[in-house]
Amino acid sequence: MSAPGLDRTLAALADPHRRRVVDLLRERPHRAGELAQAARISFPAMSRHLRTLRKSGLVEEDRDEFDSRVRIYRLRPDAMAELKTWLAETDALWARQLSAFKAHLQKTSK
Amino acid sequence: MSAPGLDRTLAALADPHRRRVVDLLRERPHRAGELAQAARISFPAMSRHLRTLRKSGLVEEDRDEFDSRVRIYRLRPDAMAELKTWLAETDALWARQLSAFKAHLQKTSK
DNA sequence: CAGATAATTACGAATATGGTTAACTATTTC
DNA sequence: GAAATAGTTAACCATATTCGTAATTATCTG
Repeated sequence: MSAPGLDRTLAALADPHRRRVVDLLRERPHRAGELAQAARISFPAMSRHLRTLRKSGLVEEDRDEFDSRVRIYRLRPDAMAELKTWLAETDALWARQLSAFKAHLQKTSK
Repeated sequence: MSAPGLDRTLAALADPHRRRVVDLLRERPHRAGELAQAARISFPAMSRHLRTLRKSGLVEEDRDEFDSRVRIYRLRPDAMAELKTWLAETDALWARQLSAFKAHLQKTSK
């Protein structure tokens, strides 16, 4: 009944540092070190955030083609598909509630 | 630069019990007690989850019109507006990255 | 091969989160 | 007014997150 993918996505996005990373990555891919400096946290802290983002499926890593010490992180295109679906469902159900409510008003006003 | 409203929305949705509550509330409003039983947790635990959901703006509370001991919780209609906006922004920026990449391919293939 | 560099993993400490039971408040019912 | 009911707040405990420093791995450069 619960959605593990959605849970992880939301848990990943709930942390302010990690959301900052996503905000940066949606502009363009970044190196791990750049992200640490931009977020003003230590390299190890960022490394761990990147791990949880990777495990949540929001982000993917690959190595720089010329210097394979540096790791490039990029946002995965379909990253938030599940979240968007869930939001759309919520909207749909909300619309249903609204029309039910209108029908109720019709009935009671008679 | 950070968005406190969005932070709280995401933090609220990140907990599985709270997301379960939202899933229930998008069907119809519920009493506090109903929610506790549906989620299989104690009343106090649910009460605190409802508090955080209220503070995040996702949910609102009012009293039953005939028995003001019971509290009715309902999903707020504009609850996730900010989140939807953020997702739309992300999509837009990703599309931009994609077209930039295509342009890059054009250039390098020449 | 001997640094230097990019990033990760290991570890211990601080803080936050979530759960339960017990006590409390407010309201309804008899 | 006394007992019952709905729900919240208080107090306490267990677990999970997150951080920074130090140690480690892998790669590049001279």
